[in-house]
Amino acid sequence: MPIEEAKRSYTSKILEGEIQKFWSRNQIYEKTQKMRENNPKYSFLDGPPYCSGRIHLGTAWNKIIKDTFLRFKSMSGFNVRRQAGWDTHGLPIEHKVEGILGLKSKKEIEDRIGIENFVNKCREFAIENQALMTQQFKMLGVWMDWDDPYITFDPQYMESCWWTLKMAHQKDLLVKDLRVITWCPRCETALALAEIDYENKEDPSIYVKLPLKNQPSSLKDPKLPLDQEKSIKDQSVKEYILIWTTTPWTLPANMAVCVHPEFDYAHVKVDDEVYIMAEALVDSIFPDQEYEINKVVKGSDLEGIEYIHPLLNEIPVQKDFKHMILLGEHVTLTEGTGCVHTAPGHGPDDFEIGKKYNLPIFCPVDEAGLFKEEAGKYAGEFVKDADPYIIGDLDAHGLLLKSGIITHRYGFCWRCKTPIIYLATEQWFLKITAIKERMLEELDKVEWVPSWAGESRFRNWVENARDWTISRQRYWGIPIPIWICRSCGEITVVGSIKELKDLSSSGTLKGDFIHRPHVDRITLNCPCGGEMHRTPDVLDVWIDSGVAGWAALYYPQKKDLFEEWYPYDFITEGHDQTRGWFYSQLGCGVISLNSSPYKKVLMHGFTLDEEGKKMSKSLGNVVQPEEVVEKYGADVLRFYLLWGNKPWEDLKFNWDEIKTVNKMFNILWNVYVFATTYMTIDQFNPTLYSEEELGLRDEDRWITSRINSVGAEVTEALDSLHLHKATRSINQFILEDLSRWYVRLIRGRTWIEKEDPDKLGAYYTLYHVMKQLITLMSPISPHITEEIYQNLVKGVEEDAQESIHMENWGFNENLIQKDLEENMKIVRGIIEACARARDMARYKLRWPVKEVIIVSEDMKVLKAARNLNYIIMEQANTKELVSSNSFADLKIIAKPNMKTLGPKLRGDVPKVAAKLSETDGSDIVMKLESEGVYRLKIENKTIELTGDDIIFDTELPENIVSADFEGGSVFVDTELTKEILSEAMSRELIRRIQDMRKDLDLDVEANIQVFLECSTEFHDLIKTFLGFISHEVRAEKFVFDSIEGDYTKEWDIDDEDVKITIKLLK
RNA sequence: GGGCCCGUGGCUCAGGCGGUAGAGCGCACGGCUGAUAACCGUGAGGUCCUGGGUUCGAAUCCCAGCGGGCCCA
Repeated sequence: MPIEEAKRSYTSKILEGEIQKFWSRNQIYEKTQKMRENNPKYSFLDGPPYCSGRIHLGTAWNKIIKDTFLRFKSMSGFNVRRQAGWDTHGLPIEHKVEGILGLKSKKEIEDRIGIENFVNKCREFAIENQALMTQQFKMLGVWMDWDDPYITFDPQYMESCWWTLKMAHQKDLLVKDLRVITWCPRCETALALAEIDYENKEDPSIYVKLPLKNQPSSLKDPKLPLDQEKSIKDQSVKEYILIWTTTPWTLPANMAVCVHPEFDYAHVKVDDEVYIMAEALVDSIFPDQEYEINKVVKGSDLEGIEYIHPLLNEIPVQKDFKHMILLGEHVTLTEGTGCVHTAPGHGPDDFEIGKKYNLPIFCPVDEAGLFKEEAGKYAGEFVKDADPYIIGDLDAHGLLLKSGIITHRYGFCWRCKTPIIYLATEQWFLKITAIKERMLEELDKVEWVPSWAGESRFRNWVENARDWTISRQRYWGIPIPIWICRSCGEITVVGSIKELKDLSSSGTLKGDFIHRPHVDRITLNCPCGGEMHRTPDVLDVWIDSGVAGWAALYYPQKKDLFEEWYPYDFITEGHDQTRGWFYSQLGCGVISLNSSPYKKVLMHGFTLDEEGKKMSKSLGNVVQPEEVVEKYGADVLRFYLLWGNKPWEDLKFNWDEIKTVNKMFNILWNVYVFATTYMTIDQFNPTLYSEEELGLRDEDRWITSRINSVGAEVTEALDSLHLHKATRSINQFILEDLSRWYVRLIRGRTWIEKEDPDKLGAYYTLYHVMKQLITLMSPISPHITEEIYQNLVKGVEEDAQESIHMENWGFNENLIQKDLEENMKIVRGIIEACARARDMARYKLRWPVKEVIIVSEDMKVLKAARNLNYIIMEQANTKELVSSNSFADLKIIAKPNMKTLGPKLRGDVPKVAAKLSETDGSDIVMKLESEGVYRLKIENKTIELTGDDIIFDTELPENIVSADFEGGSVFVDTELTKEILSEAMSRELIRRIQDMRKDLDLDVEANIQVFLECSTEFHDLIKTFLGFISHEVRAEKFVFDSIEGDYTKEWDIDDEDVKITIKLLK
């Protein structure tokens, strides 16, 4: 099947649909993978998107980066592993399903529909979403193993996860501990730091006075003068320690107040009360009030002072505890009073202090965030709702100094957006703090793009890592494989299904016993004779994806895949994954295999809206990938996403830029239409010719050199993941080199009839350049390049690959001629300068000029002009071309310098001026140079003029216009001779006739007959060019006396009335 | 408070191993017409965030600050 004429316009939507059908019908992806299966391996691990049901622009970008890079690697000869992955467990899906089923709490899940139904529903939901999202990714042209992905709920996958936990246990990194952790009261579960979103929130901001137990402490100070001591006593001054909090609901659990041992604390007297607080903050608390600082002490001096809990009446339990001032290094002076309310049950720092001083970890709040019985008056109240009552009670006791509202950053549950609280609970932890050093060592071995992503940002995160809370009190997740003996407390961590079966005391296991609730029913026999029950929690979902490295390969149950592919050469995700997947993988990797699962990471940016804001449903600024694909196609979207900016920076999505990219695709398509139009007419087949017999021109060698240079640039750019450089290089080539220059240069050659080697040389070059261009573009824009390949290349090359994506990547360094590229660049500059000069003289490009003179002192310029002179002559449309290092015809005009001559010559000045003006300036210059003076005679007088007395000016001869280019100037002679006018008019006539051919929508090859009505002068002018005109417009005959035909139009050509009639010839 | 990134014409962004500031879009004007629902040329438009420093010379390197984003506390 020979090359066919391409469709006139680029319709991405239809084209891409057909290409995708072609790929799936012919299993192109599978074949592409197969043909390289014995090649060197390149392993990639897909960061599993969460099965939420919809991809967004960021997910699209992510997959497009992956797809482009992996297509490039594949074409470069690698056997690429590109299994897709799916993240399926966890709260997001649980929430969706709760919504669908109308459930509001954990209790309802357990009582109303049961865990089994709930879990099944979650699985169904995940599977549906996976299918939906797969379609969306396919629509973008993303090639992955869609039919054989890894899915986190797959029992084999979960087994690998269990093994990881077992490894953690063996290394003593799995611990259960009472700690204060972040907690979502709505989901009633622990949350990891990675599961918390921070947003601004309004909270109460209250200053509370805690009365000291032994009043007043100042009286004991021996340094105080006696009279002052007396006066204080007389005024019965009361003394308090002043604290600040934004969480009044934590006051019921207050056990202590912390001060910094090094800070200065003041006893501030306001009216008849004294407050202890940090000296540095006094002004900020009492900006408008009169106060007196009685004395200042170090924080360490305050240790052990007892105070009275402010809500003793409301919370009777508090009467059993002793409350005092303690020391803590965590106290800061940035806000508050420098005296920190401490509730060990409600804050991590508080908890640490509590442990240090052996305080009771009092936590009167249950898992749903409701106060328990110990909370006395507040029992049953939701913590946040109790704030106003607590504030009211404090006020009633006269212990509220100030109260207001503050807006600050606060953590929210990543899924349900409930404000998180801190609770002391028993949870399972991975002791990351114990392996941090190993993680940092491994991190350093990874290649990061950009380098600061790892060296600074990620390193900083890991350095600050705390132990990882991995237990979740939920249902849809990987059950924690820990069984605990009810008799002796012994624990067993199960590492595989087989192990579970072997250890199980409850008979044969069938069905999905690896998920809840089935797994909960399995008991094991403890060596002590007791019965072991599973700890009821499931795992943090970040563990699910953290183990993907080996779980996707089913290691250690299966070994072969693992040995082949692990560890991974490459992963890429957004910068949010610093605290997410980059981290969870590194942690899990060090725990399981003592190494990082990945060797190279590209950290990419976020997609933002046009104003640089995050896209979010509430702002209504979300751009769906489908919307862009619908309007402009996946290739345009792909190209844009890799073109807009550096991959690691955030991308401000911009519709105008999409349009710009679309324009480039249209131009590429136009070049393709141009190529196929002529190749089809001539039934061109590049395989029938060799370069030698075609005699290629310089411009052919130039464009060939250019596309190979672009090949080198694109290779380097893709290899280093500087994807924007690849797209920009391609964009530049298509617009500047191919469309605006090469096609323009060869246009004349395509118009030659028959088997002309010159024409075929242009076809041949265009063919190979196009083929190479689409190959280089194919990883970025897989559809349009496949379309062109199927017609252009498959049309003529019998042994061509079935698909462009099976082609090998490459370019030919030997075809790059930098000097030729340089020369062409100079020549383009010259031709553009000619156009500028003509433009200034309002002299049309269509009219030839007599002569162009190129002037430059740069040998490189002159050489380039000489080497490529025929290109200049043609494009500048000139009859003669001269190049020189100076412009000889420049008229030099000499004028008297009035400043020096005026006083010297007085009345003779006009005579000298007249004499100078009629003398050739260049003679004067020569005289001055040879003799140092110029003598002139006026009326018997000889006057000597020095160089200072004469001002030289230059003037262009008539008809000459000039313009500068980088490295020189051009001088264009626009004198209109009879011959030139003849040719100009002939070209004007051709343009009109071509225009009319187009009006008639004539086939390019159609022959016509032309009838002309015009003046005899006009006839005379064009007479000598009739042969040329006939050839250009494919006219068999020119008739001047009669009119008959199909289409007549009257024209005004340079003030001549010309009536043209065209007759079609069959 | 800490870490990282970003700050270049009206807009989107290149450049960034130091040497007279670039592109595209938009705007204005002119031109072209057999790949043209296209395209080409010209023009206007810049304290390269601010201030110091290094240097003969800084958009580029260093320091401090301001503004924005992300992450953490």
